[in-house]
Amino acid sequence: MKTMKLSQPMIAQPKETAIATRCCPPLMAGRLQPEDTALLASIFRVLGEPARLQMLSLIAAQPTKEVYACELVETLGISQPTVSHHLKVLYEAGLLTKERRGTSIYYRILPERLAMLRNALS
Amino acid sequence: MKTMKLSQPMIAQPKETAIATRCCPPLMAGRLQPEDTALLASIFRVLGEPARLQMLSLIAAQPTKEVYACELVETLGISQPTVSHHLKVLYEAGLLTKERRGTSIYYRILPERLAMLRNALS
DNA sequence: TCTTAGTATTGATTTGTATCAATATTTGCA
DNA sequence: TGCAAATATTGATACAAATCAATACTAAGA
Repeated sequence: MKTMKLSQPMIAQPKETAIATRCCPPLMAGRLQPEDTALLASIFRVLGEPARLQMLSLIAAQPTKEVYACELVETLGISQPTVSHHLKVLYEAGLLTKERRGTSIYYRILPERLAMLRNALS
Repeated sequence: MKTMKLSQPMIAQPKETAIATRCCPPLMAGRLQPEDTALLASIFRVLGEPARLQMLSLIAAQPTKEVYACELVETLGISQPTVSHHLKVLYEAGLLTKERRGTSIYYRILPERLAMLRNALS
């Protein structure tokens, strides 16, 4: 089974978020096209990792709705390279945005992407 | 990272489907509990496989909303053992129900489980 | 330009899992 | 009971990915 390699983020930053939402017909609406299937599966696989779900919920739990990588290292007890890796995966799946401020990079959840997944599951 | 081993299906068949729906608070509502995280991740990981998404959409595309394994083997061009494996994974994740009729086993989608996932993504 | 904080990459290791051939199991029927 | 159809399991193999130590890169400030 081939894996989607995403060296480029799937969505442009920070403007075009529309594509993050309208993509893939609902799973239950009929038969999926191979392209849609591959895209959907690649995103679900990203969510299929406990550490990444923890990261998302931890971002959502922040009053500011954002974190920078160091916070995750401290809170989750995962090494810095691993956190960096997971953040990259989440970003390339279009689930996070990132923004540099000084030496820190702040990540936020892209709600449109979650909406797309909800739509796919309907 | 430990994997959830589910030798027993997560939900009783065929009556109790309530648990398939009400489980896990929304991802965005705050910080996930470790249990919820593991359960959610295990289900997303199941969906993170193109072949399995194809199966779900193919079931949904049937007028009867059900298939038996042989149909999937013919349609998807995957070997019978592999189809059997994926069906088992989907079943144990609570995404499918199964019902024996003669020598065939018919699989149907459990919509409550999808609803649970949509809720988790909100 | 040197140092430091924050982040990313590389390389190696380990674990997980998709896949199939071969075989076993289960069910219905003659 | 014997056979055939449908499904499940076993064992082996290949590949994807999670993890971390070590190292490199980037930006800000002295």
